[in-house]
Amino acid sequence: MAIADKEAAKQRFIEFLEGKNLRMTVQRQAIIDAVFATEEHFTAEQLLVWARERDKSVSRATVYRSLPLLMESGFVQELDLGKDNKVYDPNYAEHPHHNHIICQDCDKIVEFEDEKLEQLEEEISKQLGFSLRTQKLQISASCNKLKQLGACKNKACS
Amino acid sequence: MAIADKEAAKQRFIEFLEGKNLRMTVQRQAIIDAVFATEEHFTAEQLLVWARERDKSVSRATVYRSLPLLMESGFVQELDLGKDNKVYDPNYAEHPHHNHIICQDCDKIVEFEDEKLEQLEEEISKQLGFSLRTQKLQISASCNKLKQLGACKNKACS
DNA sequence: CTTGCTATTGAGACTGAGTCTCATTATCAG
DNA sequence: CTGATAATGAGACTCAGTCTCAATAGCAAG
Repeated sequence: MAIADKEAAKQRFIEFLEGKNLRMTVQRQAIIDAVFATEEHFTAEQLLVWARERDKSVSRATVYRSLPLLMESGFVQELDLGKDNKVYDPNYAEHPHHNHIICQDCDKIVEFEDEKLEQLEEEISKQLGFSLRTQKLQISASCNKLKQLGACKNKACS
Repeated sequence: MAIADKEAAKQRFIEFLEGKNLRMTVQRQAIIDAVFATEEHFTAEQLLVWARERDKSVSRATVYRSLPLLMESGFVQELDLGKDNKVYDPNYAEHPHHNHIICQDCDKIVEFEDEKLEQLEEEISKQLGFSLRTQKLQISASCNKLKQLGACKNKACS
């Protein structure tokens, strides 16, 4: 993401806060800067480390308090990998909804989009009386290909 | 599930154990009986309660040790609801792979199967170098319809 | 029925992500 | 500057899930 975009995104986040009578603080600055600086998935704990690199005063509690705000404002999406802890996906409200295939053996995550799939999801949801809120679909699979390449780091793949 | 089926399923589980040089014990009996007696999703903690009703000697550790076995043998499937803790779905290896739509507001879960969807999943997975191991797909949505009916128990739905 | 091998167990200590509390501090409008 | 209140850090706390370890149970072979 270009710097100009980051500034614009940050501005949008500030407006989001203002809309809720919330304040921009140095800690929140550090946290969103950290989020905007990565393209990769991260855990809350990882975000704490990154944010602290920018401002040592950021506490664990503040990170956990900020994540719901970031999700609500669309800058971050929560992923359920079926593993121990939650993983977050920075998506800047730009690069919008992408789905994930997750290797159950080695945690490898591949993102994808598929037009037909989205249509189908929409159709099924409507049929069942739901409305798709967050476009998030996750397929659990095994990365046979990686296994063949010897690229899978998990013992179950060897 | 009819009683005869339960017996057959239990027999299959015993064979599964034997194949791995594992033993059938009274505790494991109590646990699988509890699993076979429900059609609903349950948590590990709930399963502990149910199993203890059948045999007071069942401990939390044994329940947690048995769940991987039940999953591996296909009698139970793990669901990732993005909520606090894991939920399990009894599926007896009979009523095989069904997908889930989960309401993010009220935890309502609706199961469904869809031929086209499965084909598409398979296709996408293959294209990306994965092979679908466990056919499990979960769509996060909001149960607008339930909301309209006033059937949604969550405050966010009212 | 013994013996010995090994799988299994329960109790409870432990871990680690996430939450909560509360006294202190920062922000901002006036 | 001042008052109202949002926000914070530290650390206690919760709670699902894991691990350890000494005791026990299942089973096969004598």
